[in-house]
Amino acid sequence: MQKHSNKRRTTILDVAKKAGVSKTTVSRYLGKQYDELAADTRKKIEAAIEALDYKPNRMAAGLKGGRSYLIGMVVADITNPFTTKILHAAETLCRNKGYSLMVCNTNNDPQVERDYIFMLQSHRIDGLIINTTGKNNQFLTQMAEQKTSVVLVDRKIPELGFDSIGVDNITATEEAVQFLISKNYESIAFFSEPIDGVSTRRERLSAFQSVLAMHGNSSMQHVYEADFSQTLDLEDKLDHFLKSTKGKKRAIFSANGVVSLGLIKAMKKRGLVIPDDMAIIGFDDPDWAEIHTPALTTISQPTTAIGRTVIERVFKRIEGDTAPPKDIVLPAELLVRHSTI
Amino acid sequence: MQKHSNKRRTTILDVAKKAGVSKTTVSRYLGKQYDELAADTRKKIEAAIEALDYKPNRMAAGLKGGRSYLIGMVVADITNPFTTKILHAAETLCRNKGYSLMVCNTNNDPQVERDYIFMLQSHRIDGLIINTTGKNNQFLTQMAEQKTSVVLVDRKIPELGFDSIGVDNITATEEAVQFLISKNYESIAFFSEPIDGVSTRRERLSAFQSVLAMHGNSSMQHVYEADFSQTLDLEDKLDHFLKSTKGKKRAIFSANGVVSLGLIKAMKKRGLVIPDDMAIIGFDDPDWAEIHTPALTTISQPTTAIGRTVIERVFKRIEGDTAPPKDIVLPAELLVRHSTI
DNA sequence: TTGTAAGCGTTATCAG
DNA sequence: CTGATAACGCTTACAA
Repeated sequence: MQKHSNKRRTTILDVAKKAGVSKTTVSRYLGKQYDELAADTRKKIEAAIEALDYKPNRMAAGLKGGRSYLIGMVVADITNPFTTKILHAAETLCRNKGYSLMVCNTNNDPQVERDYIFMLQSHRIDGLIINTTGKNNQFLTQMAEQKTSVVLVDRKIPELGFDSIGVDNITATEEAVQFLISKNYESIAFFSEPIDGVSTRRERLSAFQSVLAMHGNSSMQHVYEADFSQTLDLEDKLDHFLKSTKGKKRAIFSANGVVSLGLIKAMKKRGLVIPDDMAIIGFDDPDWAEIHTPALTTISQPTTAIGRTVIERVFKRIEGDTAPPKDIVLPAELLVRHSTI
Repeated sequence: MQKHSNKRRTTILDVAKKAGVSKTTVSRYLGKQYDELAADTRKKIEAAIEALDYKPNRMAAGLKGGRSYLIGMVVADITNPFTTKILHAAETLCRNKGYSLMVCNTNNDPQVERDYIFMLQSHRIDGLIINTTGKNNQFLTQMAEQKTSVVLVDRKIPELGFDSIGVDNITATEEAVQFLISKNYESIAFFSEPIDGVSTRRERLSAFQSVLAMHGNSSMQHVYEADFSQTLDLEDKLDHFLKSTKGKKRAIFSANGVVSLGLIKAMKKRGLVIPDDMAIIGFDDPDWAEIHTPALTTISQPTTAIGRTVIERVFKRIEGDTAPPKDIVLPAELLVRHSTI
């Protein structure tokens, strides 16, 4: 049985009384304005806080002080290891700064994203880190106008004038596709979730296309956008690729880790052998890439660095930096393993 | 460049004026006490809110009303797919209820956990969902005394009197070990992170031991607690198992998905073939279990159900349910695949 | 059905 | 260095 005692929670006033000083003085202590406090008073306050087990009320502080110590983190898929690793890094730094993270998962649904934006606004978050669907630009702009610092992760939207952090998708994709070409693959497919204006996907696709345009004939190139909400769509598209490239040396460039997983499941189901029947190279480097048989050739994103950088940017903004928006581009790394020959 | 206009944010008073009613009336509208409102007034308020793009301030509401609409979720490893799936389910339900989730990752560090508990207390969270280290019981009790509803996930601590949600570790482990015995494995190892009082680990270990005690001779049973903070500890222990069971038909029972991953990496590094050189069966059913070669035999936990149930419990408590604590035990499922012969 | 007024627990302003 | 006192934006008796 949970007992909720109903004695009033102890407030700053209780502490003040116990320490024999005024609320104001205690508030100064809480605000770490130690230089304005006599060492002696400070000790008394410390003792009182300890004795009363006082926990300051952030809602009250926020109401008056205009700071919530809350950061919103809106992600598209919290189940994706890529997301999770960024989150992990971000979360640690937040804690060190005394901030808390409110995590929101949108499933790439613009309506859900919008609901979250409003909800976060109601909590008066100080900063917002968002992996956006790109369909709520207007609301993001509004947020920024109302004192929350917005930083984009992974996907960028230049018009918005926000800081953004991501990897160099163009270079990484070019490198991967060139690698495939150098291995004499004759038919190369690009598999992705629907591009739908998502910058990351668009960049990867266009790099894919431009490299192939330079090197091969157009029949070499196959682009598939699979709808993951329909169970069989990915498989159908894989079958299509299979049928239309009989006898060719085939490879797939997978636009992210989730797609890779789906693809591999489908291949396994069809008894396809990697890399003999079909090679695969994928963006993102999930834990299992290394233990898969054969080990997966991947493009690894510096997730920890992304997470750190993102948080650093938000805090810079929260602390008042008004420099022009930074578009931070980190390098991704091609890890050649054995799913490509 | 982020422009932060400094015009005062619009408040409930602005809405009241615009609608030609009082703050109170608007507040009633916000509190969805529609039956106390004339249809006409309600429309005027709606219009005013729309026109002014008013966003209620939860901090102010919370300060007065004693509800923060915040739920804290403290997990041990946000990078673990098991965690992430629960989180996903929990998060969705929270949104539907108008609550937000503050996610905190402890890395199983009691000090970090404590810091988070305090931080969450400062935000006056209405509910706490925690996968606890078990080393901060005193503080959890305090929280409950101060009107925060606490629910334990995965790991339980009966003395505390909180609701808890988890799977039937005993039965699931027994089933798995019996399965191994039925396949005539001669040496069976239990690999886990340090037991250290964590209920889940303790339950799995004791079920493992009791089944083997009934069936085999004591030399059949090997227990290893690996320290994952030391890179080579797991590998050393694997080598020890290997050396001490030469010529035997060997199997490993892995206590969770992270351990399984580490184990498989180590085996791969040593050129060990699963299941010929060594079988493996593991708690948790990560995405990659199915595509691994050979596909992994696992014990799958109903993560989505766990997430849903956890949230349901917290809300019940938040809404004032004072029934005795429920210890909810969900079934886990043995998925026999091919890492065991 | 609606309004008045008194807080909720802080911080900020201004004196001392 | 310290202390009154007025906000902050909302909810909730209590009235009307």
